[in-house]
Amino acid sequence: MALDKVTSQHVADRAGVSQSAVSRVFTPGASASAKTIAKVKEAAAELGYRPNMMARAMITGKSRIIGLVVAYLDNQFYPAALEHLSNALQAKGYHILVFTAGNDQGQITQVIEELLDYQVDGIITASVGMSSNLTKRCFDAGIPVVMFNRAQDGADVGSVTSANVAGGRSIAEFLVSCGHTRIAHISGWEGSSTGRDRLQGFTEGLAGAGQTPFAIVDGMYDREVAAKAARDFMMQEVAPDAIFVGNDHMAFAVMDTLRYDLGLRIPDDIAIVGYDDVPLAAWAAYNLTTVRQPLNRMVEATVDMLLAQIDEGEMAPRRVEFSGPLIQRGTTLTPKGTTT
Amino acid sequence: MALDKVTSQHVADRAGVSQSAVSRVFTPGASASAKTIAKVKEAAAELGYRPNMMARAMITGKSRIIGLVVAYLDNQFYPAALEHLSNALQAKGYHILVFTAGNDQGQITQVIEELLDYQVDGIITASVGMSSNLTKRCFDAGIPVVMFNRAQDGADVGSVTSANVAGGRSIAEFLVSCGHTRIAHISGWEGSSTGRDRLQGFTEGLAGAGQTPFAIVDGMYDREVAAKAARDFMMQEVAPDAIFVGNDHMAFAVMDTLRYDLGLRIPDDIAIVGYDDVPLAAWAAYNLTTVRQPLNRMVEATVDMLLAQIDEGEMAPRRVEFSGPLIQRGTTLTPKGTTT
DNA sequence: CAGTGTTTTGCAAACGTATGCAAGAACGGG
DNA sequence: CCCGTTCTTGCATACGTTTGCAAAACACTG
Repeated sequence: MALDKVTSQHVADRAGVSQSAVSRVFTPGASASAKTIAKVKEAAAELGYRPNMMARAMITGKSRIIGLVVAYLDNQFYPAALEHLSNALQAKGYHILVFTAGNDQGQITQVIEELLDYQVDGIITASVGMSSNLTKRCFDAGIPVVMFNRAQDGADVGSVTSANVAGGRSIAEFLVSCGHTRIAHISGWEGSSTGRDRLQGFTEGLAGAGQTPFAIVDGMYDREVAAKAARDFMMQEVAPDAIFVGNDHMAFAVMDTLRYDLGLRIPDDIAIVGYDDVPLAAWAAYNLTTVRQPLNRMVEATVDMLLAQIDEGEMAPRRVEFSGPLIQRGTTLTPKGTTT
Repeated sequence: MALDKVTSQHVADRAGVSQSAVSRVFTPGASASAKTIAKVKEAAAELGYRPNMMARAMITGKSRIIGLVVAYLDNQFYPAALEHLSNALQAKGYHILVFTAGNDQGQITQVIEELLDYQVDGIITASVGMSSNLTKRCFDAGIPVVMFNRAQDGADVGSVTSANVAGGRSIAEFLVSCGHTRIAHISGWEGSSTGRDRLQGFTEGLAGAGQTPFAIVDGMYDREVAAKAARDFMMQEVAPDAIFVGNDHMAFAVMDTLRYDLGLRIPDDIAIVGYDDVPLAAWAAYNLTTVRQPLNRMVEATVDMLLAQIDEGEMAPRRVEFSGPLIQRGTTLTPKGTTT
């Protein structure tokens, strides 16, 4: 209980200047003479003064806090995104207030309300969808929203994703070129644009090669659901010879089931392709062929878009997409006509 | 740009009461007649009013924000902890402001300063150490700190960990009981209490069985470092027959190296034990024997301790430890004299 | 040195809420 | 019906900043 609260007034008294002078010294872009700056800085250092963000936030209306709404963190992609986002924003003087919410709209609404209470300067949603009436509320409140790794159809809200349709298509084409003829898909949750787009690209790609999907099941981005789907596939009389799994997280569960439950060899008995290229996909135990989502660029774009809307009031929501390469690893065969 | 800012004054006008009445309706534990409560609530609903946390924070001095300082999120243990912490705190009306910082004291100091700017009500550090002069600063500012999964020796700061010494010891005893005689240890970073305690328990446990460690190398909690250590072990003329790896995160890298780099079989050629029991440890690809850190109880204790200090001003820092069981899976042999 | 233009500075009014204080309303008991 | 007690309510102030405004200080130029 030493120095309970040291305010700009205290610093002002000690430095022999007015409180406003102190404020100006700590406000970037305000004018103060070299002499007062020196005096104030010295006094501030002696007293251990630091401007109170709350008070500053109240008057300026800017809290330098970004709300991040995230559903689950067990898919390695999201912690990685969180870490990068936090670092990028921290570098710009912003910080992340975390809200966890399941995917049902009730919880999300609740969470957004709380976010508005905190006067956040902007909102990033990762892996959760938003009803358009919710985006409208934020828009009305003048708070920019950027959806990370998900997009919304009719809504005017910014979004950053990878080129999921193209990715799904390239996976289909790749598997066909490997000689597969019975290609199944355990898709991402159909309630997510990401899952739908990958699925769409996948079927388009197969169609282009004169094939149709062997089977399609919604994996709900859930390990258990995906594993069960894989098991069901293989129990059928005629089983698929390749599975495109809607993200790496599910693909790992599928691989475990196929290998250790059913005793199958990958890729000899069946090929597996994932999506995301999370770090784990490169580990030797999985060594998963997958489409990379360019995390760095996606994070960068998200931050840029959000800050542009905050700083320059640019309220036209944009939708950006990055294409990512297919990373060929050990869970797929080598395409025909290729020499390695 | 519809309703830019709706304040308690607006609600007051519409409800025909004073601003203070509105405030009291929204302040738990304040007195207001049923009639005004009704009027105010109705007016508030119509206008979409919600109290401004910033203004509230400034006057009460409580922001209902908890700062979380975390080093890296690639070890699955920490995202899991973050998620649980966030949920637990959210349930109590608090929220988490995330700060990422490496493990060097300069960065940490910087980050704590920023935390103080935000008037956080409390601080949780996960996987980072704090110099005692830093804890003193927080103490002086009246801000409680709880260290999660790490402890500090002489400092008066609360901490929640698992019983790492006991855990290390039980691993040593277990490996001895399996018949191993050349037990090596790739330890957690020696700069962390967690790493040191596990190491200490491990050597004590071996000593109790009349053994000494085959070798000890600091793995720095880093996959590459751990993998290299494992390779070095196996290159020696006489190699260990079991390795206790300081956490699961490193253990996975070690397993990959042993299996896919060196072609060894686990546990036949060499046994592996980890620490943490992250979800990934239970996946079939690794199926890792490990000591469980009871995440739920640790999170609960952390939140309780922090809120006790915040609400009741209880400033006596406590240090709590939870013991966790050794989870026997497929990377170790069956102990002698045991029938399965 | 007067006159003009440019900085620097202090004053005071915000920002949106909580709360001590005193006055007013409601209420209950005799 | 009156008085004492408890509940409600409005007024005004405080929280720690930023910022418009006007006065003061300073810097140049001719």
